[in-house]
Amino acid sequence: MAENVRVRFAPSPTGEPHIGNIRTALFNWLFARRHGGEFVVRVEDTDQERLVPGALEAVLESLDWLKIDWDEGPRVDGPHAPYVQSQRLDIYKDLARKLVDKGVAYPCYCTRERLDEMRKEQQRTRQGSGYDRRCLHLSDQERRDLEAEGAPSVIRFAMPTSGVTEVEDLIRGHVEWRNELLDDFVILKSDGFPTYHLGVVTDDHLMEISHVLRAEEWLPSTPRHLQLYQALDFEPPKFGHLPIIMGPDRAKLSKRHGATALLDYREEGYLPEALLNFMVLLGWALDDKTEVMSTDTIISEFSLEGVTKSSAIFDREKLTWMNGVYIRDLSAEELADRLLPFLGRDLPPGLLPVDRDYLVNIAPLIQERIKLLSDAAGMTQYFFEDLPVYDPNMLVQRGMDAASTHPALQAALEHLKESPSFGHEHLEQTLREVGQELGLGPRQFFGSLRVAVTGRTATPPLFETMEVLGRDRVLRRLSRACEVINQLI
RNA sequence: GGCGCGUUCGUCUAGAGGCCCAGGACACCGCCCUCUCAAGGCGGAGAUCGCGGGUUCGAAUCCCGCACGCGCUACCA
Repeated sequence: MAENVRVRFAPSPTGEPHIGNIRTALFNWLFARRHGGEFVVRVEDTDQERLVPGALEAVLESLDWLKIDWDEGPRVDGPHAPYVQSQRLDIYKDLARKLVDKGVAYPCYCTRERLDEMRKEQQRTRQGSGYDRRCLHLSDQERRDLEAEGAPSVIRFAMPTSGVTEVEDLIRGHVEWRNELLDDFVILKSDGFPTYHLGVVTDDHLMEISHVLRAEEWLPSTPRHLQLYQALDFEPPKFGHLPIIMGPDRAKLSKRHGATALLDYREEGYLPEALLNFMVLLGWALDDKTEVMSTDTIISEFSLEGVTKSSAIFDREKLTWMNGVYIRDLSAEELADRLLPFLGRDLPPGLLPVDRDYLVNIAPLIQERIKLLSDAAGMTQYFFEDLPVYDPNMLVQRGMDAASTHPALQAALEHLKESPSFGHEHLEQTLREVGQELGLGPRQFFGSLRVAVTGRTATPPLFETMEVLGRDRVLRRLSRACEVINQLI
């Protein structure tokens, strides 16, 4: 497989790209990079009615975010430009005409109404569906009349009515179809645009694509494509049909599954490298235990033999776990930089802007406590607030009351004022001693201090937190806590 | 309805005749660690390998049938 691998990702800009779409792009890209081949992006915008403005940008942005780069396609062009099908209309028309001349395709003037009727009738009588070839049998005279009337027409491909079409699928093995069961599909629409079938075959050939790796939903159309290749005298590429990704309801992933648009994951605080790692695991495994892998490792280990045949259900929980693993692997600086935009978005405006150096100190404290970058704001807010807000009763720990809490906080305050160092180790040593002198258990004493200093009952380790907050903030919060608890007595 | 593909713990998967009365991971439960929360460590529960027939000394792995699921069945991709 070493010679000339050329694969492509052919999105149609009809909506937000979701996990399933991009996963297909990912597999193609991995295959190309693994074999030192080329990865082409081609825009299949042949359905003028379903075009969604901005959809292509979203596709490219998704790829950018995941660092999936392409060698030819939009923005970079290449030897087979243009890479946008709507700019290649003449090519398809020309080929369609050639097929008509050759007698393997023909114009069809059937109206949508008639086609609908035909389908209804087929359903009623429970026949197999498909075009009934009415226009294949038109006489020259009838055809001329229709043309003279200006009747709109499409071009249909005349499928062979006998024999079988077979493919050795790279993932599924041998598959074959009886030609008589396949109908005469449209290759050129009445608006002059090709259908998907003509479009892919033409461009995959012209762009010298060696391997077509696409989702399994395309498997049923493969015999049509193969017949087209044959009629056109093109050598077909190799085919591999990837398993489909499904939602929790076991239906093909689509918009109605909620947050499936790939870029939504960026907004929610997933790291692109984690998402990529997770996506490749939907339908591919390296071995019986390795799951967390760098992109480089994935590239060097990726192979079609490792691709699963059955469809996979997208499990968000595992993705989230994996995101946590990747977050924990970041350096403090990296984490802070990734966190910055999220804090800027999620923190109350009054607390902004966030000081990066301060954040670099905070980051390690929440690193093993967040699973999403978007968890950070809620978990760090008290670092930025002037004074934390909380219910005074929270200061009172089990087995204590307000009267015994006050002297404890007071003692801590006094000692911290004098403390020669504000390093966490020194703080811990000092405060443990203070707690003992007060006859309080660490749970009680530290619990109360935690609330006083952060306003929370669950936070990163107390002394590290104090160190990062700094003496000023800690002292102010403690004295405020003393006032507050005093009012409860 | 027709055609095609698929079927191993809830989920992602390992497994290509004996290593498997099935391994790993997420989630779940328990214990440990511990100033809280996490993270981490250890352990547990969880799959009669869709069902039924074969083939074989031996089958999750090969063959046949069935069931179920999914996909396709558009002048959508």
